[in-house]
Amino acid sequence: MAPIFSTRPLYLQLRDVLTERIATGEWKAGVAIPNEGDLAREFGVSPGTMRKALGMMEGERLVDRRQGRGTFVKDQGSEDRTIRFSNIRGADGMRISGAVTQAHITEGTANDLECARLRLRVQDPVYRVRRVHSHEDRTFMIEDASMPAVLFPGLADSNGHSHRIAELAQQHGMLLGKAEERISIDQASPDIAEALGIASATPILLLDRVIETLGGRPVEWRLGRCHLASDSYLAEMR
Amino acid sequence: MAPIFSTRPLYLQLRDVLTERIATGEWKAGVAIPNEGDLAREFGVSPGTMRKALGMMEGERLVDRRQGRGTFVKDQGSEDRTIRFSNIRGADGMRISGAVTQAHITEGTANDLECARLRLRVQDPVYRVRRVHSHEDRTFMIEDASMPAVLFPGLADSNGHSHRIAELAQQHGMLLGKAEERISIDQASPDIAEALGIASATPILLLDRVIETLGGRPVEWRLGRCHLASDSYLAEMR
DNA sequence: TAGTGGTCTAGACCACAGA
DNA sequence: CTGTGGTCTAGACCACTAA
Repeated sequence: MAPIFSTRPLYLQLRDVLTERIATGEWKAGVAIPNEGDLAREFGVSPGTMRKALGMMEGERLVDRRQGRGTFVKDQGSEDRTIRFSNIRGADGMRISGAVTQAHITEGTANDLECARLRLRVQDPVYRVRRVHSHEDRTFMIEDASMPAVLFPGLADSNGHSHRIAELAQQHGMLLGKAEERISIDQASPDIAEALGIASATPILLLDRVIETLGGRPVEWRLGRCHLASDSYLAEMR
Repeated sequence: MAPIFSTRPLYLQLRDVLTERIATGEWKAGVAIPNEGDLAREFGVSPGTMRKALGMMEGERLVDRRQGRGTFVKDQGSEDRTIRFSNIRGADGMRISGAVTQAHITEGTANDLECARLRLRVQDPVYRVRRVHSHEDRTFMIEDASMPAVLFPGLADSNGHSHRIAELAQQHGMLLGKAEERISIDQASPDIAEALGIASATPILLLDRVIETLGGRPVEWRLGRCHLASDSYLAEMR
């Protein structure tokens, strides 16, 4: 197909269109999408080009492809996806997310740190939520998270919203990309120490994490105060 | 080409052969390799298949490909590659490796932890080396590293060997793949504290890292004791 | 201008899953 | 058995680089 309207590679344009169908929910989680051939015909491209677009989406973990079965939309709100941005692992090496007891969501305006991490301007509205993570009856992390309010319209008003970023993103038609986490050592303040069941001033991990959309826009900034005990933090490098 | 001798995908077989040429030094670092068409003819495959193999090698960071220029072998021993497995960053966000003052290499037999991390059997021979990392006149990390002796024949005998794992691997015809690092909090022992210029029992990061070859064989296990100060540890998640 | 990798096409056949 | 994605082929043309 001649690049009449855009010189951008066809397979990238295709990926964007197909990704949009997932983000909007036109293609639902867990459901098979049309096969390569049909999609290629629909868009008037050759099968190989469509294949390249779908392969790229598999790399972005938007779809699963399996020989003989088909191409399936991944569930972005599932447990897997929630755990994806937690590097804390139990003694068995499995990722831990932990049950969360939620304090209510509050609304406010961005402070300096929120502006820097979420790339906002001063006074931009944000939602804030505290999450307490427990695993096997032990509280191991207290999180204070902030999200740009523009991305989550009406979040504080209504009930029934999840506090988990993966579900929130799904509900608001956003797809999560990568995250960065800065790790340092902190001392537990009295209230944090009490919540974690440790002595005040015990050294703990300070986990400063920013999650971005697939497009690179910051979605959530979170400060986690974590007492590992027998668990461990595991980073992979490639 | 009919899969007479092997049912393994052609492009994987091609990747392995081409990778071997880099590992052995037949194709030297920084030098351009033959173009797609010539390689395809040499192996009697179609250009598209050769392209897939080369694309895979680019993903494994073995080569750089640039339109209009060619395909170039990456230098596995370069500064870039050394820093690749360090997640410590300065205030400017750049990765820090730091100058290393080397204590000499010693030989020994694997202890329990070395057996577990390097997948060795008890009493298997290992080389050990302590590295002291400094950045801008500050010592920030003390490393104790262990390597399976079978992979680095004659390492303790001769001089002139590097202590950097990237260079050592290159000299011994190995290509490095991924690494995993477990992070926890430790207290500085008196000798570590003195080396790091901090008070004894100051909380520090304990960095327990295993580097593997591209094939998944453990190459180096390292225990780093790290005092961050204004630097930070940065983990990426995808 | 010549040579490179990047994109795109239009098929073929194979391996695999499920009815 | 049918339909799926996986592999492989054999070209075409384009964008970029460097001489």
